[in-house]
Amino acid sequence: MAGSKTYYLTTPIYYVNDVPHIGHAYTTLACDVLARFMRLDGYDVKFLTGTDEHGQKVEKSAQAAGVDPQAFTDRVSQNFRDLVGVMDYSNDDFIRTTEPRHVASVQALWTRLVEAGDIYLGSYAGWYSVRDEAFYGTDELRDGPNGKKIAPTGAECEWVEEPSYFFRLSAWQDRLLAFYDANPDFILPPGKRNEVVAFVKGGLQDLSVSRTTFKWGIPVPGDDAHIMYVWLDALTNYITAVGYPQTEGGEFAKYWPADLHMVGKDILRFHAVYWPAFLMAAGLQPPKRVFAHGWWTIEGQKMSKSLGNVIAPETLVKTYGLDQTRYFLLREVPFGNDGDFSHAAMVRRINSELANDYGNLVQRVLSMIGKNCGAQVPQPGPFTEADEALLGRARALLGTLRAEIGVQAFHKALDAVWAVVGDANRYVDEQAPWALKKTDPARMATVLYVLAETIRHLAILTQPVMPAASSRILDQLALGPDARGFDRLGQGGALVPGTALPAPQGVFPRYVEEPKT
RNA sequence: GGCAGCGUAGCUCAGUGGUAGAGCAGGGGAAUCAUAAUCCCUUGGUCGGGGGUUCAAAUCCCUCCGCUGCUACCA
Repeated sequence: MAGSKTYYLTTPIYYVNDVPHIGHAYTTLACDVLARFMRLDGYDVKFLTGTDEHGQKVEKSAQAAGVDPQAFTDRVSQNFRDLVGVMDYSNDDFIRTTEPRHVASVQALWTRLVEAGDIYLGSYAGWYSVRDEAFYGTDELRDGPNGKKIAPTGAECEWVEEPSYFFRLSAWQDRLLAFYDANPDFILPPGKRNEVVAFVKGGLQDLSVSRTTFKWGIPVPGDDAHIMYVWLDALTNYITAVGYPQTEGGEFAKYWPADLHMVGKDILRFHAVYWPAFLMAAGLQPPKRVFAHGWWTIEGQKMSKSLGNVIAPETLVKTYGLDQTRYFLLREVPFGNDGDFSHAAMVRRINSELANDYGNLVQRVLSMIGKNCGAQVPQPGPFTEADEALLGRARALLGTLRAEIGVQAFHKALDAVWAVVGDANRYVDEQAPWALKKTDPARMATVLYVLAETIRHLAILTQPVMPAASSRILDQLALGPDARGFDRLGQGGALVPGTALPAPQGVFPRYVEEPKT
């Protein structure tokens, strides 16, 4: 399988100055599910995440903490590495922008861009607010006393001019538009694509890509007075991780261009405009897709430190369980849209869909097999039309999921799986194996076999979203590690009658509210 | 302001010209294998307001109201 089909996907690198919250967890979760799905489907997957560790804010935070920036980032980036364990992410690499491999990569890319004539030295001038650490456009400012300009934030601005290197972004407008046109799925969802195209059509200015006002960053080759613009630094991580500047052979040849950059909607432009332009200028291929997902609100309110409603991923996992949390985040909201997290919705999903629909289906079937079939995979007789119908729907799921996961429609993929869960529950009621037990034990065995085989399909297919629970179900079907890939779906990997099965155990407990004190 | 999108059952949403749909919530019933889980039936909407095109509009056009996103160098 290795060497044939590859899939390279990335999360953004997270800014170490932030504390990990549900939003970070969500982005990486989506990638993790995709990565697991593709691996099970036989792809050679590389799944990358990491931390963005340069910039003025980090420099200041380190200063405030009284430590040097490197020691500071060593400490805070651990928060994000810990998140990997909390959420059971299966990333293959964790990159940090302070690593030597990345510094070398960024400087190589810079040099390449200079050689290509796309970077030149100019000067950046504008109205700067020292208090806000930001430049403002003339149209944003109002006149204050003594001819001062006042920013929207109320801060006084002064005219500042500093030398800066520029990237010739303006030269790439037409080529970017041609690229979007030739690759209609480069930006998803479609609404976001339209925004980006409109933005680029509106005209592009050259981009200031160096700074001289602080030091914590990667020095510009040959001009140590400048450090590189954080986005040029940060975006390059995606090629650093596959070995850039080594582009011949190795991981770069194997994995680039990336199949997917998953990003939050707030950083779409950097990935969908600047990044392809940088890459094309360097003679490299742009990624195949950038997907911009939405944001979460909490109980209907925007997440914010001042409201005190920021949810740490650990809290969710401790309160509801890891698989439950992973399921909820991908099931509750059409992927790409904004969504709301609420306790009530979470409990509804856990109890109705996981415990009652899926968990109880597994339990009722395995329990009947345990009691009535000698705790072995039952021996089926001839299949009826109803049997074939259910098996057919279970076997058709893979095709559906490939299509939905292929466009990052996680909610639709799960919806399709639960449609079969519903079919299976209806089938149990219609076939009533508990009645067949007395009238036609052979038919009962067939019905239970069909159900066990259906559950096998469901559990194999829910592995990417709920690895632990799915694994426990597969354990209960006595399926070993080599019997859990998508290549085993369908008749080829069918359960073997007579195989001994362990005693069934519940996999999805109901969420019971703590009694009020 | 400009551009784009949205407004459909209590809630979340699907439905782009031909007798209004799903899930959840609410009501009734069946069954009893199972985590009192499951299954069946059912209440419920002048499809944001108004106007127009059409034999026929949630679906096309105009307009009004409300909401959201984008409108570059803070990440």
